[in-house]
Amino acid sequence: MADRECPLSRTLDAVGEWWTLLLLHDCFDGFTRFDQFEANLGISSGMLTKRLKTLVDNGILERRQYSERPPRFEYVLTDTGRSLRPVIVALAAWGNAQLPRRERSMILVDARTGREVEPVVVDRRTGKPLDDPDAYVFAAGPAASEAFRTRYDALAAKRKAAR
Amino acid sequence: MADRECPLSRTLDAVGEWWTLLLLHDCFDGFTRFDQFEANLGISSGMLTKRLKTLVDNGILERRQYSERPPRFEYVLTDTGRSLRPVIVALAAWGNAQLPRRERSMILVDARTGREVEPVVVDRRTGKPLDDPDAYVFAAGPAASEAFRTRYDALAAKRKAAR
DNA sequence: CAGTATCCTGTCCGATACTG
DNA sequence: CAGTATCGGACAGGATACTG
Repeated sequence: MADRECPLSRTLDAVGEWWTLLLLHDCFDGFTRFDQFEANLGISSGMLTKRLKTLVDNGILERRQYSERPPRFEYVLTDTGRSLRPVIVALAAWGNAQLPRRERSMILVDARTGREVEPVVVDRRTGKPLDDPDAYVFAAGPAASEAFRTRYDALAAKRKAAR
Repeated sequence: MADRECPLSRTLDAVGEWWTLLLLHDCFDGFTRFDQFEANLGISSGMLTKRLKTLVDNGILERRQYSERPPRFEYVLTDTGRSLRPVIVALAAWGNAQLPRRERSMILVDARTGREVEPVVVDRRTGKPLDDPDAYVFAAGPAASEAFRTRYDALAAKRKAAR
């Protein structure tokens, strides 16, 4: 839907549907089987089938047979799937911190110490948090369309003028 | 929908609909007005109205009158809205890195140097990346329900047994 | 310019029932 | 256990037309 160019759109197409992140959260906790997802989430079986399928199609989960007779399947995270975990963690942390009802029902902890962790997004090279909108800005990438490039050229010029 | 307890569910209720993140991305780039959003995104006016309303209702945008006659309004990010930016950036970066079509059309850069930035989610205290699923785990928070607590107690016991 | 109102199609999603 | 099939209601979302 809409423009497939923006990386956000593509991300949303892959994991943006309502149940998908909840489902992945279950995967991150180590669950792999249809009935586990069904019980944990309270999702209907039809929807679950559909969501699992798009996740598999997008290379985020892998469907694997773990028993011959009877035939049994499980869904395991791929590397791509695992790489999504920190992002989902950041999303949940934002919900915990910013959305009303401050009591937190789920948190992230250090597995060894049990100490609570506060996720923050930083620049890998400098380690600096990305929360300053003036310090870090979006820009047209190598494969940007003309429209995208025009937009970001204009914004850059505007910022320059503001200084 | 589903269980409102999980912070992920609440996050999704606030910003999980299809257009919402795209719309916020426009806000982060400095756009504030109805017609700008409409033109940039290609969203229908009815849907735009609806999305803006839920964003305002959730305290992420603020509707502000900037002209008396004729009456004109603009939508500006609240602090809560701005705090969502790093997370969206991380989401877009994941899409850039992991989803097919590797050519990137939009990237994040350092505004001063123009150098590309690689967003990564870390623990604020230690600065360590959260990408090791064994080092950082979810746990029941102070306000967790019995079901939640049972789940995470069981998982913790399992991890202990595995060692 | 900044929406509102209406209509239409497609999809989300739960409920229920069925299968090997 | 791991789904498939079908139903039906609610909502997403575009298109179009209208308003001050």
